[in-house]
Amino acid sequence: MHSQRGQCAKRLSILEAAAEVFCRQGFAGASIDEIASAACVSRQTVYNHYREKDNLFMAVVEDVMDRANAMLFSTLSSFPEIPERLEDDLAAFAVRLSQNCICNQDGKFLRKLVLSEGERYPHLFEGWRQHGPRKIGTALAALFARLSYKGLLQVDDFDVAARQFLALVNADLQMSTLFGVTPTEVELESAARNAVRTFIRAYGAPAQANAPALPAV
Amino acid sequence: MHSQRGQCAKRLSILEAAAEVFCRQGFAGASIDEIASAACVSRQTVYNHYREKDNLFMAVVEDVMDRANAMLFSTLSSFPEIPERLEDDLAAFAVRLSQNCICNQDGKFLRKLVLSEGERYPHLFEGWRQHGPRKIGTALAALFARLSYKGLLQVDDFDVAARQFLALVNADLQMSTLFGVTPTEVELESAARNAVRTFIRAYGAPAQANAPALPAV
DNA sequence: GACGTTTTAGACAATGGTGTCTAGTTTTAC
DNA sequence: GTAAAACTAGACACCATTGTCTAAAACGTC
Repeated sequence: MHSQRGQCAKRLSILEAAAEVFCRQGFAGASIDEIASAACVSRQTVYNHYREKDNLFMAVVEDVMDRANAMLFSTLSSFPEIPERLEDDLAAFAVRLSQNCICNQDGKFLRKLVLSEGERYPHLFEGWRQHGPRKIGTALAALFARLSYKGLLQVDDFDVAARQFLALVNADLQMSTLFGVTPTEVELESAARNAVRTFIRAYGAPAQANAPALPAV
Repeated sequence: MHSQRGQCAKRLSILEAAAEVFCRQGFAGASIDEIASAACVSRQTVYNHYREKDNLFMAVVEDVMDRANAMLFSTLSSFPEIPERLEDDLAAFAVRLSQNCICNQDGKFLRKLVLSEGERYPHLFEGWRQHGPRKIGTALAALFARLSYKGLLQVDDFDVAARQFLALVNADLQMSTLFGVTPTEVELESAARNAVRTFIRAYGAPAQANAPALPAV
């Protein structure tokens, strides 16, 4: 028998290879043989660890989601409690967000697989939605609420603003992210700058009275 | 032999059914048998019209692209030459755009198939990019240039503004479009209104001096 | 070094797909 | 009405894939 949780090297290697092959070929197009040989492992070993293809696929999705979730959490909590120069802070934050959560390998995997296999596995789609976009959305909304309360922004609907912020950041990256090309640092920064500039034009507080240094909430 | 261009009913029926099945199952997951029976046609007929599966797939993509392209053109040229109330005109335009070109069946098909099979058929992806997003982008940029010239907007970078406009319109619809659910009229209108409001806040001309009725350019 | 576990390579049946072929039927055109 | 074209249903060979099984090899641990 196999210790389900003892993440021996083979198990990880299989997960990794499976993610790559599933992402490139889709569920139906990926063959266990290809995954096994990409993982430098015999086919039988794959079947030993994950009873069947469906099972392996679910394990891969779960694994990628866990990683993406941890990354998302750490990125979201990286916004400074007391922003010094709002525009720069937001731009840097946008760069980190796209780099760590959108344009990375896991982000690509989830977008692609959820979209193409979501109809076949509805609960997969639902899980992704709850853990991915939903969580980003509420966290961003909370951030903008905080900034509005401090007088640094003038946002009326926090949820709409959150979605728009994400959409703006993605605006210049969509082509790259769709094709799977990871944009360069320069592209990321330019995209973030464009996005933040428009966002602040629309939602910036009119009086640029540099916040009267409220004590951290 | 078969008249390649004589679009007999069977041919169309096959194209239609194939689009549906390819979209639902992906290329690898779709079987000719399923397509044939969905089209109420024998398998042999499919092979008579389209020599092989690859060929059929290409024909479907081409067909959908042509339709989407025509629809895009007619929608883009529907923006009034002399806008009366910019915000309302832009909102109505955004609704038409999402309704006719993004949230419809063809839009869903293209997004899904290009994303999941784009890596296998690079020229497919390239073609879609040229005919879809690229074309929308340049057309919108031209529109914003025109509006800026008339003093109705204050846009510095037309291309960036075009991408941002599209991104904002999509912001509230992404979940629906990803899942394949066609949003209701109400949702479309609310999404358009949110998008246009933010867009005009960012790019609206400061002096709301109702354009001095320049002769149509 | 011996034992149990894990891994391997390969054979294997079962399944389901593609693409071809044939023989018979329907549709279309003249 | 008749002949050609298009279509159907089914059988078919061929191949790839899934998932099982076995016997041998590698590994780790005591």
